[in-house]
Amino acid sequence: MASVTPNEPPVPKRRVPTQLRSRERVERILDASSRIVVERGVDALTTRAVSELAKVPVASIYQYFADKDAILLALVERDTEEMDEQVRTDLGRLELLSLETIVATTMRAYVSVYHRRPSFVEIWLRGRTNAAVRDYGRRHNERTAAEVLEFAVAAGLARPDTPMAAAVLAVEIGDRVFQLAFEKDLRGDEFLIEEGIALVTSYLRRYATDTDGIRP
Amino acid sequence: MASVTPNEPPVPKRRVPTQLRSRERVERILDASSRIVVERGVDALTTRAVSELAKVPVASIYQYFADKDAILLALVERDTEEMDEQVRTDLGRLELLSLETIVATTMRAYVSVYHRRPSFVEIWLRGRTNAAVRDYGRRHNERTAAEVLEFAVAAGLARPDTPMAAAVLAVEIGDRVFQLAFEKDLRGDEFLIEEGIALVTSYLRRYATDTDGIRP
Amino acid sequence: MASVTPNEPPVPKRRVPTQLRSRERVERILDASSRIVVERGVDALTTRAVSELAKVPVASIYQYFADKDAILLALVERDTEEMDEQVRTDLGRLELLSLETIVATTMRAYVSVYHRRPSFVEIWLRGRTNAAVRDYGRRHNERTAAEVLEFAVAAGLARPDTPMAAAVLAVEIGDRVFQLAFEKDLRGDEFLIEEGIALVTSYLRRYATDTDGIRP
Amino acid sequence: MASVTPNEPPVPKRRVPTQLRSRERVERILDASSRIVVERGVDALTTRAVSELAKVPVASIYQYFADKDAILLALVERDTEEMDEQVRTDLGRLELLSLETIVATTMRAYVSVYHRRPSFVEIWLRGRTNAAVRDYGRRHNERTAAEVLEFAVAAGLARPDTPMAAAVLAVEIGDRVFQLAFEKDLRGDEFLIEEGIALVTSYLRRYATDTDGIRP
DNA sequence: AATGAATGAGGATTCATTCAT
DNA sequence: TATGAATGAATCCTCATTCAT
Repeated sequence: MASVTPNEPPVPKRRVPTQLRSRERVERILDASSRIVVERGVDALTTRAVSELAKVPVASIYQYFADKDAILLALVERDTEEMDEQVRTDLGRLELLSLETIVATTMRAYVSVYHRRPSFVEIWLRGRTNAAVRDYGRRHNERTAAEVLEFAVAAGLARPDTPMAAAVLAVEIGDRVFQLAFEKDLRGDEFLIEEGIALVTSYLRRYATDTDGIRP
Repeated sequence: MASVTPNEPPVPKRRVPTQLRSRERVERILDASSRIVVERGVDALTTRAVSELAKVPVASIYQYFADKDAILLALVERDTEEMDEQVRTDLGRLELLSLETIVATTMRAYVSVYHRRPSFVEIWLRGRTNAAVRDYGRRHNERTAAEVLEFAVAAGLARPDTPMAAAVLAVEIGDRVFQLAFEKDLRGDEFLIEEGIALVTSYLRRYATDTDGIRP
Repeated sequence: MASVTPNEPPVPKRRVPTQLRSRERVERILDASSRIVVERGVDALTTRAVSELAKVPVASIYQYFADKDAILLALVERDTEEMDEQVRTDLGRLELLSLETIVATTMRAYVSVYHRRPSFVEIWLRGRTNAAVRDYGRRHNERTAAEVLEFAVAAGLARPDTPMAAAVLAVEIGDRVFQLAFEKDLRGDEFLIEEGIALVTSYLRRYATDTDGIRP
Repeated sequence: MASVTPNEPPVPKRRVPTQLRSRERVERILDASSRIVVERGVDALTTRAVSELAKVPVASIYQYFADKDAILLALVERDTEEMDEQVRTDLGRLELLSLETIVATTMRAYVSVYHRRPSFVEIWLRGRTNAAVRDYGRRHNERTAAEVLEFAVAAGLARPDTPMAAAVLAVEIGDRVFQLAFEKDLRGDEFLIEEGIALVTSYLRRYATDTDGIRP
């Protein structure tokens, strides 16, 4: 419906190439969302809150994201990719492949990303409140489990008949260790992390081969 | 749904001693809440929903509970007590005390309560969405850890210098095993539960004495 | 969620018996809705608009009405009852029952209510935009058709085998005559009303008996 | 649905003479609108929906149509012309001109167009929701009435002093007959259509001359 | 103690339209 | 001419909580 009182022409703003602005705004939205989640929790992530902090009209958010969940998901995806990348890199650099080094390296890679990305700690470890995020998390854990298992089997460290569920359990347990270690402290409790590594390692020993360790 | 036709004056109800009514109503509220949580999830636990199912006016709920979180908390406490009781009973019946039997008995005691109390599964394992519940959960896990550790040390099975944090970690890990095992299946995934018991046991071996097992 | 800054205690208002206030507010809501519909059309009937005009918070509207459609429906029901009552009364007063007098009396009864209730003109004749209202309208027309037909058959004026659809058609046609007659003019175009009466009468002659007219 | 991943630069499209594209696109917009209205009702006719179905950017719609109402209007006009054409053709073919044949032929011409153009049924008969359409409808009915009356007077079938309003009433009544006949059934209720023809004819007899029928 | 009634605050999402390019 | 992007204004409705009685 046309309004009788026409909108005032908006104060002209500095022109910026559209393509760029768009990308920049998506970033702004994600950053704002990230901050909100870290500072006030997942439930505080409302369209309005994002809009205010990102200084982007609520309606505009819907230009970039299908709905609210999509924001959270994008946030998680962004961090998750970095996470996976870190794990891959760190594993690739290993000079001695063994159950111990693989578990330790993987888990420490996670820790380093958690340090870099506090929002990830909040969303991933503290606030897996949102169904979309939770599902994504589960799936990601499953994917990770599958990849690491394959890697370990290929390296002759894990028995080929290791049940998938065991690998998933290991990953999930690692996840919970992190949840606990980062519960109170954004830096992560060192003792718990160490224990967690030991814990996961000792569990996985059940599915290990006799191979002690190999040089890639 | 609000009605257009003004409400009829309420049919006078049989008087019941207040004290009794009160207790009964609290139970009704908790039962209703429990059903809602199980059937529709924690988010569906609205005062209105409780009011309708429990047939207690919304405003009256506030006679018994300070706020909505308090309901959830009460729910958890109710189930939690049962849980602790079960653990105590089952541990008390043990004929051979050893690391293995303590861990297995404790974890199976949990499983049996989860079977009896599906609402507990929902709240505790699936929907730890609510800050109050989450905090309560943490504290309960800490309490449980302390108790079991004390028990194990007294029995000469755990080293006296076992760090509290290790015990808590063990409990938390068990918790996550259950989260995973009950994720899809209200009966709990048997394989995961078995693995979980092994996992916790193998971890705790680090803090075990040389004692193999004792008869209480 | 509890707010940190508690609401200021509202300025105390003149106490009014609750029961009364409630009824009064429902009336206020209906009156406001009526005005909105008359002055700005059915589409302008938004919860916000009603709230503002009735000086009742939006949320409170939902105490009395299940949803927006319910308001419109209540409006229609209110007027509709009056309409039916008028028709019954006027038909009851007839001294000579004949096809002509029945049709003319019924239609004039409608006109008199339209005069009294301009909102009805708007909703009923102009804005049958809303699905709920439209359906209600259809059903009401069917009911009216059935009643009048039964009446006419009982009086020996209409043939017993008159198809229901013919009666409904007659009523609907009358309805459209009114739509047209009141289109521009809230008083109704006299010529069109007269013609409409003739039109309906001449159509119904097809189903008339030979009886000329009877005294009740 | 907005995508998180930035839009790919668009694949360059084959150039087409502007004039042609323009006409073609207007058609596409109208066809899409037509389908939307038929399948989902007038309310579902949003710029976005049209844009998606017509594969024309939302903003571009505004190149061809001043606003949303204009689309609906154009739709109606398009169908309306076909309608008028059909009436003219069918009347022109009449071998015996009489009140009966004129009314019947005209109304049946309408029916045949309704059969061909279901969108017309939806917009015209069911969804006269939109003010613009409603007004257009009224005006068209008036024009039609004038034309048919002139035709009938010229043929010596209608009295020269027949009031315009009577002719309009007849057309409007016919319109309502169709509304009713097509309410539930896209094919139209045969009984109602027959009755409607009889109804309109019997009404117009009031303004007929003594001439029985003539051969053009 | 009990409760019907009241409500402020906020929720997500959609829409028609207008720019800047 | 064409359009991606932007947005102000609205939409309906729900919720937890508080009061006046």
